[in-house]
Amino acid sequence: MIEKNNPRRPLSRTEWTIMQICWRLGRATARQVHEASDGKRDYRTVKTLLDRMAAKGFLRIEKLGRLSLFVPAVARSRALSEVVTTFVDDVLERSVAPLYLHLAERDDLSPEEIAFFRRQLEKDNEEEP
Amino acid sequence: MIEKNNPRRPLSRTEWTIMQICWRLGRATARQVHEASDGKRDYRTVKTLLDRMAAKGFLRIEKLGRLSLFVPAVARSRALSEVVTTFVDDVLERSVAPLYLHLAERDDLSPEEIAFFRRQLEKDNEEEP
DNA sequence: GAGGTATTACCACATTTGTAGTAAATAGAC
DNA sequence: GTCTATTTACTACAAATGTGGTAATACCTC
Repeated sequence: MIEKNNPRRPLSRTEWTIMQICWRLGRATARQVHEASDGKRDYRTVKTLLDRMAAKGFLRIEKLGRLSLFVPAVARSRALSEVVTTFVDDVLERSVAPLYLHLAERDDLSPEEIAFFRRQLEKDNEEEP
Repeated sequence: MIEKNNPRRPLSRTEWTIMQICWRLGRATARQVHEASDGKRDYRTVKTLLDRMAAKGFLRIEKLGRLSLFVPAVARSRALSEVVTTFVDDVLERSVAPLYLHLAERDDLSPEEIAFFRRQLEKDNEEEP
């Protein structure tokens, strides 16, 4: 039922959260991925997601005897860079203000970072009187 | 067939691109939204999307005689701020590095901004030897 | 006021996504 | 070796999404 290697259809939101786990674990069985997850989904749901992600080309399946190990087939940095780009292009229409706004309000950034984003946002406002 | 006002289900990617048009136009008929779009979709597809977006609470329908005007029911800034937050939380797992990487490579930012993001990224690398 | 045109309203259908059931194969435990 | 648990393989199905057909309604022009 899992479709054949349709190259590079994007991951859904749920699949992204699973993919993050895969990158953290590096090489893991479906069971391990399931155990590392938030436990909100059934083991078999996670398994299906993993199979689909493999079909999408984000994971590779390594056989170890009868065991299947899921291992990332794309670098996290590369995948994230792609998804950030399409998000900024499609959803934000290339405008950085919403990002700066978000970042300016985070409480886990350094004072310089926060100050920087505030400054940029002020500049933005000046430009549109 | 369009479901009743299910409050605040998120917009899909396609719906976001339509929503951007709605914000630009401010108040428009389905026909106008369709004409302002990239023309890849049929008029009725756009109409269906608009109706669904209204059902999701992102648009309000104003009747002008027999005409339906679609008008944004949520502020662009607010909606964008929400979608940025869930994107950063769910997809990026709150890590800002992918954002900085993307921003450092944009060619439409000021030299100051680019320099800032490069600096932050270097700091990041130092911390993990 | 009859006929074409635009608009709405309602419906259909394929694909994708999220979530599992069921069955078959395999591995250990006795 | 037989039984039980794990893992895989295949299947099902509802909801969401993307796309557009059909029918009814209202308009406009002759």
